[in-house]
Amino acid sequence: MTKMDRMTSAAALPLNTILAGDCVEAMASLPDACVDLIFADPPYNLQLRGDLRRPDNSRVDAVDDDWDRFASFETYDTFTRTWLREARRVLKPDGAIWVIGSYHNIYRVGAALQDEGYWLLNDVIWRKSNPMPNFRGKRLTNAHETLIWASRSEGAKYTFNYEALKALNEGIQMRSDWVLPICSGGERLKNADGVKAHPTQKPVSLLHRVLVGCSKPGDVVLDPFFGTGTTGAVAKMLGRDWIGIERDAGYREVAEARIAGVRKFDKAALEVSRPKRAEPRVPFGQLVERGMLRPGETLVSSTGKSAKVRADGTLVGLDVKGSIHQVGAALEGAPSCNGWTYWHFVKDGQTVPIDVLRQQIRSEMAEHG
Amino acid sequence: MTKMDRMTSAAALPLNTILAGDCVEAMASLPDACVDLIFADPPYNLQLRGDLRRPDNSRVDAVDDDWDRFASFETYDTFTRTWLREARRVLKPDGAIWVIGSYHNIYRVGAALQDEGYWLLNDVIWRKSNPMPNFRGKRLTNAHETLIWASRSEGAKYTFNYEALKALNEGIQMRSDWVLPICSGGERLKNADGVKAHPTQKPVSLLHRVLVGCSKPGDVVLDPFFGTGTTGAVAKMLGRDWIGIERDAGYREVAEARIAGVRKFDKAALEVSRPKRAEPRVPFGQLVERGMLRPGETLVSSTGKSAKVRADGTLVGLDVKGSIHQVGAALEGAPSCNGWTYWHFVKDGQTVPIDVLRQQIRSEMAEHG
DNA sequence: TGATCGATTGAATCCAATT
DNA sequence: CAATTGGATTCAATCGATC
Repeated sequence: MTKMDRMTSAAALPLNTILAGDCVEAMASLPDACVDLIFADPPYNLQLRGDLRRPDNSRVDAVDDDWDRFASFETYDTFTRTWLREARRVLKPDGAIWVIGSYHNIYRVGAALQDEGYWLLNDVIWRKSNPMPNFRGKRLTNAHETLIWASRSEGAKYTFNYEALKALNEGIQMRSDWVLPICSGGERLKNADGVKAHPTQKPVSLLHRVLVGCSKPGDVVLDPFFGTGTTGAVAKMLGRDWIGIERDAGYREVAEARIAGVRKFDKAALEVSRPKRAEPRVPFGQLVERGMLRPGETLVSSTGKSAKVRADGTLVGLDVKGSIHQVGAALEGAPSCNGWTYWHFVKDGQTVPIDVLRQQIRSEMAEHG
Repeated sequence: MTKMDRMTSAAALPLNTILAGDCVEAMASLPDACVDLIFADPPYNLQLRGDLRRPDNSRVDAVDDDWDRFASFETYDTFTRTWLREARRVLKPDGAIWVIGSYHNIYRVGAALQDEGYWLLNDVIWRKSNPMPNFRGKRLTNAHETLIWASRSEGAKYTFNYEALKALNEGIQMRSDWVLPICSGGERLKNADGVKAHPTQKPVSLLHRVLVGCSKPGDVVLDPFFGTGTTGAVAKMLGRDWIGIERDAGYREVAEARIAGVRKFDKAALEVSRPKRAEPRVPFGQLVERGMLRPGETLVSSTGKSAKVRADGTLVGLDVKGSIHQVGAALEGAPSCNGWTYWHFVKDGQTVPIDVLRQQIRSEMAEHG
């Protein structure tokens, strides 16, 4: 492709605009091989049943929008394969795609990507620092979402800015798990009535990392499920061109206004992408899981008390069960107790505070990022 | 099922042994619905990559390429669906399965699980604290693996020891991302020549968390890809029965020796924190019958509501009569209410939750057997 | 002005025993 | 079987009001 060709075809593209309508039809209006990167946040097909309430009886505002309802897995698969095929057509040969999802849909999406000829490069885990808990205690807290990064084809020369991501990660190679907060506070777009404008707005920090790592200034970034336009906003900040597709007029309106207010290379917005580092909390249970202490092993205190370790990381002493802190406090008749310094294990005839084991884990974590 | 039946069928099971051979054939020798939990670490099908690899310099016929690709994934899918179907047959109706994989195969596995009728409960990220770096700097450090937890069917009453996992995590609800080190050091099994015995040995800590959280002492745990037997070793420690299937004689030998050297934790250590639901139900009427509360006495809530106790153990408030729960819910305009924590009685000028009285009765019941 | 407390909220496949 | 009833269940962050 000559330079002249590229300019001509670029001029024909609806750059930095939001196309109205269904994503497959809108993509069909684009020429072959015109896009460098696609970021897609398709419906998750959550299949929610009744309502859910928090322990305080307040109701959880569920994602029950029409756009997230599919009749069956088969229907969802057809939808997925159709838009993935069209997306692949508009991708340049060395282009790549990111798709985000949860366990409800991501396995359908991942298999479809492979079947359609994409080549998986990594999957990335967005570990939410502040997820919604599991209110009924029936499952694990759903604390992450999954992103799949794939090139158009095997052997494609996809863009990967290794050094930039390493720099973003304080000089350490970027890993496949990203700890980022959910979109809330001032970043969360709200309608005039104060209600959130979109039920599933993605954080700027997430898109920032994707676009810094996998696109270049001047690249064309397509988002076929544009919503309130986080992809467009970040693309503009970073000096990339973007094309959005969104069928809901309300979302389009919010996105237009939002992006109009974005300035290129807004320093304040870039700051969002740096996660805070705090002293990691180490649950006592990890010492048991890792075999540093055995269930049934006896811990002792310097005051002569003792208790036994259980498989779930609780202790059982004389008439008391609970955490290392609770049992220590109970045995001493104290209101509180720091179990880490109170309890000791016996090694080679010597008593050693269990805090030593916690320090071991912490230094491992520090070494390995 | 009578006790005799259960003993007979249990006696017929090859408990705590490793079956030699292909996992589908070996599972076929087991009866229907005989297993409580399955942990599976299937092959990642690395030959799939080789099949798909094409020279980059010359154009490969597109149709030929697509057909070849389809055939390769189809082979893996057939393998996956076959063993998942057989696994589902041997699972008890309320049984569950865990499968671990990487991005190469987990999307095939997850879609197959859904298609075969399993019901996804969570996906879990094993976040490796010490992964192998990406030496060439061409992708992100692949720092995690994915586990899928699914029940045999939608609506199954799967085992989930919520309190035990919460205890393992020092009192905070367990999340879907687990930070654990890879299997190395003394835990890593080695042959006589010092070479690692198995390329992908899973850490004890990972299986510990799965089995503590999703099985009970005495449960039967099946691992159809047993390898060097981490599942069996942890099952034995935790007082669960296990069945392994492995076709490689060398791995079987290593696993046998390893498990023989494992000690079961003592019984007290295996008990985990019990859920409140498991405690005996106490009708509110008993508090009245026993004279702990008198008919006509007034109960109050922290929100300022009040109601009077009646002789039959119901309450009467402003325009409402019924159980402690019903009256509480009605007065608050809430869909439900836990009357035990909502209502308080007044003693010496202090308000005390009526749940204290229930606890008195429960501890009496425990004392007297 | 800073600290503290309470209310609110987020992609959620979220109950179990008894009648 | 369905219908009813008992009663168990939450973490991090933001925002605003109060001290």
